[in-house]
Amino acid sequence: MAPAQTLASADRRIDILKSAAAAFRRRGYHGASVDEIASALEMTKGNLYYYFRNKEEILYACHEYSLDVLLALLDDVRADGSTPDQKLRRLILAFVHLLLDELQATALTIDLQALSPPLLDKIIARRDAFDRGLREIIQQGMDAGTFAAGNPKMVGFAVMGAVNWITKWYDPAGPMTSEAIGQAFADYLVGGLTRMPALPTPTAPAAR
Amino acid sequence: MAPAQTLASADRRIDILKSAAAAFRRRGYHGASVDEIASALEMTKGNLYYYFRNKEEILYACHEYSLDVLLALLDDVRADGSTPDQKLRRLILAFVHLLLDELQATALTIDLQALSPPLLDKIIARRDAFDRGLREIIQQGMDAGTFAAGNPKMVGFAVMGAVNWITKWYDPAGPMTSEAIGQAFADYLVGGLTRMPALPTPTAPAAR
DNA sequence: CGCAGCGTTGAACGCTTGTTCAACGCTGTG
DNA sequence: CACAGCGTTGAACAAGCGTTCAACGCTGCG
Repeated sequence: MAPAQTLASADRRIDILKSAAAAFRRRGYHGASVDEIASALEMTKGNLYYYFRNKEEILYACHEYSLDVLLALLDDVRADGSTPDQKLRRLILAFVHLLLDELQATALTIDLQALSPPLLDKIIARRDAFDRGLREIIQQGMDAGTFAAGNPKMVGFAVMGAVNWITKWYDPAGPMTSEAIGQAFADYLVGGLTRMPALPTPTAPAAR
Repeated sequence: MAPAQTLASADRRIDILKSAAAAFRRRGYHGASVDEIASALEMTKGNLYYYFRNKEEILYACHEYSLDVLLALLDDVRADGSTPDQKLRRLILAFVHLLLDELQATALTIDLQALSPPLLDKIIARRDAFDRGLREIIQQGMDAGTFAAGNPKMVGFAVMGAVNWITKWYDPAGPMTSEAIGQAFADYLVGGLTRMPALPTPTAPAAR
């Protein structure tokens, strides 16, 4: 009986979100047409309005879905008892993996500002929560001396930028797997690029 | 006599590009209307077509202009005789400055893919040239042992992502000046975040 | 079999937006 | 003063797109 059944309504909604996310990434919110989103699923555009009130709601649901996934990840990482650098590394690895393999390479990249204020505010609040969580980890690393001193807000923005930007150049058919990209980014963003020139270690390093 | 003269044609074109760049950044290429671009300059949209053949050409000119500026910067940095880490630092500082203070915070961020193939290819070729130049500097630093070994392509993408992403959160009225942002980014992206745990400096050159 | 309702269709509408174009004012020149 | 031409206007057009809606088929239930 189960196989005879067509896709359940909830699944269908997710299909639509995936198709929409891919279309929004390629063409932008305004550039992607409702018809384009529907055609990719071999349904008519009128049918989309059975599942969503309008195009804006689809965009909103895309962001909501991405944030569900990312905030769950953040909670996970926060809860594990490891050191800040391990947390940050794990966060970056998982973020890249989710972004490329689960979220159609479109998490926070698509035109937020296309949303009208009431919806926009809700998304921004959650995105800020993610940013704060990221900064907190960075701050802890700086406090512990594991990370070089600096402005955790700027570092957080830099990390988010580096990772989100992947969606602009990532090619699934390219030479780098999402796994390899994650490793390379974690190495650079956590481990640092410049080798400290025999830095006179500040007395008793808490690190290690 | 000179002041009586209205703006010369070439200046007017640049005004249009600035207005368009700002509009494209806020709403995206498809989201920004030609009328919106014109109104900001207190001209009618019909008038825009005296200066540009169509909307696409405006987008193209925006990218062309940004690339002119950035490639000139790259040449400059390449030519100075400093070490790779100094070059990278200078490149990031100047990039941030140009991006925020000169280019309406919209260099490579606006929908490239909205361009049709012939124009698109020309832009991509130049953008790739910039990427290659950046990677070359990074590679030199790795060869020299100044930078930790790694994949220069990935590091280059990470740097570009971090910097270009600034346009998504930058607020001219915010607490951080473009100068301060540049410094913070250069510190992190060049200097590295994690303190090397008393790494045994490999005495010898490139190796490893 | 008949009924109900979910999921779907496809045509139609109305609005927005990119683009065109004939006409106009202004300025400097002969 | 007449003329030429650059820069500008504003109305008009055509196409695309988001959205609506009445009608239809199918499936499972009574």
